[in-house]
Amino acid sequence: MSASATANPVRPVQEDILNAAAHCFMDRGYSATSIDDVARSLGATKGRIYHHYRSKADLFFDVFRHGMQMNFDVLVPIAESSQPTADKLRDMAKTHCIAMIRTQHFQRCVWEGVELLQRGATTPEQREVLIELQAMRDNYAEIFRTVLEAAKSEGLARFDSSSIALQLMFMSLNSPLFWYREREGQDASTIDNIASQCALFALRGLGMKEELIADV
Amino acid sequence: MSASATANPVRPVQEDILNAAAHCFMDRGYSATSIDDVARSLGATKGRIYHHYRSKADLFFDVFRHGMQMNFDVLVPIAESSQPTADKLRDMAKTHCIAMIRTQHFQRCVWEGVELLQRGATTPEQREVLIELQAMRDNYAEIFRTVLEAAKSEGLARFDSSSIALQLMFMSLNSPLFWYREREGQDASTIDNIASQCALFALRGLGMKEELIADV
DNA sequence: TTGACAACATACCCGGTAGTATGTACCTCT
DNA sequence: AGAGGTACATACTACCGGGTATGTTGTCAA
Repeated sequence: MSASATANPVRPVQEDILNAAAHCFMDRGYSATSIDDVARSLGATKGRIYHHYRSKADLFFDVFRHGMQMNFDVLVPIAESSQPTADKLRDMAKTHCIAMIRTQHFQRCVWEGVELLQRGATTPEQREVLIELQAMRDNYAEIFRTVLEAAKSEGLARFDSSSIALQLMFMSLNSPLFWYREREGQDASTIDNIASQCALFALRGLGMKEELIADV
Repeated sequence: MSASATANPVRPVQEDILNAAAHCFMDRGYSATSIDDVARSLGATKGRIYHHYRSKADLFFDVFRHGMQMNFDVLVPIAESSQPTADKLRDMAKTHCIAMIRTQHFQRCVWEGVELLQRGATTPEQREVLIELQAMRDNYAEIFRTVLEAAKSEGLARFDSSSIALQLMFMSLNSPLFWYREREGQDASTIDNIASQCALFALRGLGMKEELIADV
């Protein structure tokens, strides 16, 4: 109440813009998407977007941040739980994969954002934002790396380079981003089934024994 | 000799353009890459490129085709060999992965090309080209699918959906496209080592038994 | 040597897009 | 009720980039 005026209606508007932007960016890619595209999919005009975001890049970065935040929200509780390592890793893998499917449009932006980071950035102002986003993504991967190396030291998994193992695991769990499409008859169990196959593949790939991943 | 005039010097020029284009498209993505970018990296101007290609899309398509052709060239001999299924699949997986690393810039274009196909295409003329390229890519995947299903029916591999298994395998083997970078002290053995780890991960993920993939 | 053509470079056009400047309706607080 | 601010829409500018039209140079064949 005593906070900034009109604090209540602001958030849903931002959410709408973020959702529309995420969909457009997923459909056409960052540089092929125009602000007018996003506005049109909102039934609005540029003014609406530029009232809330200073630039196309800022909008994209916020989609990135939003997507990553959603990942943290579902993963951290599992990572901080006191399960055995094998159970924890299994749980994290499948949960991550389900999140990829459920928030596909945001996660595709995260993916493309990582590529944009590797390429040349834009203004120095945005550099700082990029560094922050990069750190966010790194921290997320670090959660998995910790559990991965715990699993390895406990003899639960077998791999050579943990960096490569981490990349391979993410590629497997993220793979629905690139071939999954929403259809009509798809309910929660359909998504669950896909995530199970991906997680099973990833955990097998990491060299985990069958009895540890049987019911993923 | 009696073929089209100046058949000899034409090819190197095209190769140069394709190489430069592949590098630019990898570095900045298709739509963020301008023809001037490609020309500049050649030390030339637009005229040179538009003399050989009618449009930016045509150039990109040719990079795609070139990349796929290189894949066929190395894979088909293995696929047509009379090895046992396990050996053949192992060999194909690693060979494919090495090809991804060696011709990374072309393969990144193939990857982005697949995404462009899924999105809206451009002119109807280019539609036909796209269909041809799509078929090329599908045929390539089909080679793997055949061996994959043979492996499954022989009890060498375990997976549910063969389509998903195929996707997951490709994601693993293609993963160096997104994190591998050329450095100084990298020789053939370095690449071979990376490809081994990726192939091992993929074959494990497909549920192959350890004794079949020990020396990948 | 000269015409024809290949292989470019140069100069230009024009549509699309990021970003801005301005107008306007509505809402809130005093 | 009126002043100020929010939340947009409208109208405009500036520039970039795809594509084209035209000029220039070398080469080869007759």
